[in-house]
Amino acid sequence: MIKSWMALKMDVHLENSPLSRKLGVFVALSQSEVTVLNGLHQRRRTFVAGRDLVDQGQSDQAAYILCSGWACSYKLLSDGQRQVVDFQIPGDFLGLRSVLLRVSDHSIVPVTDIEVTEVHAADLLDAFAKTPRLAAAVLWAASRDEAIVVEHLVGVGRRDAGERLAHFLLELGTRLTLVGMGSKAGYACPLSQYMLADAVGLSAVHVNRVLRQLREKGLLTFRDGHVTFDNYAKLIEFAQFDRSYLDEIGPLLK
Amino acid sequence: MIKSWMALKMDVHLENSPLSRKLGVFVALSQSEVTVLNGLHQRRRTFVAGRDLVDQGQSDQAAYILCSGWACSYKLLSDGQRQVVDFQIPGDFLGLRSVLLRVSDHSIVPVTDIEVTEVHAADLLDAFAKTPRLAAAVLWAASRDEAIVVEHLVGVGRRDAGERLAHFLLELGTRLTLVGMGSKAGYACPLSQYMLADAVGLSAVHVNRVLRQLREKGLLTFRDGHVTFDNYAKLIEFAQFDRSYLDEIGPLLK
DNA sequence: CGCGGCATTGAAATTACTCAAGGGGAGTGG
DNA sequence: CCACTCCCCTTGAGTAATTTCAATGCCGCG
Repeated sequence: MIKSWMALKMDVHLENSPLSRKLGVFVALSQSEVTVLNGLHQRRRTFVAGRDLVDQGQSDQAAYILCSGWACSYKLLSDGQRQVVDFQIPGDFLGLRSVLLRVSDHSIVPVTDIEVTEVHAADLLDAFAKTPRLAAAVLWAASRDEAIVVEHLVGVGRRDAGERLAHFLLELGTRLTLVGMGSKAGYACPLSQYMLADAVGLSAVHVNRVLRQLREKGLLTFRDGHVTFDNYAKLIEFAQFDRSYLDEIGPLLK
Repeated sequence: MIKSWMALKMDVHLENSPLSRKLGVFVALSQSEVTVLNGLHQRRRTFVAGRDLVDQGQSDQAAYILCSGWACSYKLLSDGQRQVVDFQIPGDFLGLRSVLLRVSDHSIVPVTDIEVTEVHAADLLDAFAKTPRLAAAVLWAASRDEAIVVEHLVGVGRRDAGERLAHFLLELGTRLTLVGMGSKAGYACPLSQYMLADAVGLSAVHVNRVLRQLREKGLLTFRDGHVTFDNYAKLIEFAQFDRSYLDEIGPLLK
């Protein structure tokens, strides 16, 4: 009897959508909560690489959960410079902040072709009313995203070019590993050196030089759409990488 | 009859705590919600300037609402460098992310002596269950905080020293004006040039030089604990300051 | 074949940092 | 009251990091 119930529960978890998998990390979700959650984002959409999904200043936007591919959140300055705020990988929210603040403070562009599921603001708010624990879970997810941005700020503000690039690529590797798309050996990375430059706040030329230095030091290789960690332990020490801000330490709400 | 009810409602709003004032911006709070909210943070505490409230890595921490004074959230690197993530002014949350992620990814130190009210994680989660709209409101507040960090990242990553400092001081001015502590003329600012340097990712020496340039250009004066906007319009243009990410455009949830 | 995007490298220019020194004010102890 | 210290602000000079400008090669694609 107990066994079959557990099997049922397992099944629920096995057929997890990217969203319930993400939120389940923070809050142990009941079956009914998973059902509400899955009802949230039925509509599946695809977008092609390079064409903006959301533009800075746009309002009344939906949020998305990224199912496959990479996306990029960035802000443009009026003189044409760009700062990449973060890259999103499968399982991440896209544009959650835009929905909550009603006006998007940033733009989002798919780095590769992507698949997403759409979440409407009204549905999300309804779901909060039905199952408050969901709200807590979303708040957790948002906090973790914020922790990533904060660590990014630290890198851009206080790490030199080498440490900064190494740290950034290590972080991406760790996040990808959590969703099964990377390992301590490396990962497939669709970013150009230009995008990388706009993320770490350096010029593309300098990124190129620093990547060469990292390669010559035997730390990592960035080439042909692939990041290879040539010496993971040494790299972590070099970049002073502490992954604790990325750790998903299990449900706080049982 | 109606009149007296409205007077009562007004009273409730007049005796707003910093927390209900903050959250009321995002969600129209009913009287009962305000009551729940005020029950959340009864305990008032004070801390002296310079002694850390929360340390990086610490767990099981309470969150706070800042009632008076300035605080500073920062991260330390192992080589002793510091990056200030943000300064908090009255009405801001302190350490909300620390509570949600259970382990603090940053430290918090009072810049001046401060008064706060304490919010315990468990109480906050209880309150979410009672009044889900509160959860939405807290999520909004967190999103706005994140928008501030994102804009900070843009400044550190892509603005030169002058624009960066100008933008940063303008942002603080706008936030202070929203809580009645500043104007287009300027504001009282308890920050040292060292703290400012750790916020904008420059050396203190360079901050000093750049502040002089801003003064000599007739844009702003930073002196004796006071920021004076010598030419607000010109300064905004110089810094390419767009305040929309700070705007509190009224309740989304009616 | 020509074109555009990306990667690579050199050289010069700029920005920001480090080191060093000195001044002023607030607090403290003699 | 004075000497002393500490913290913060200020300035100069030399150095290091990073950018800009410029040129070249590679590759995929129409």
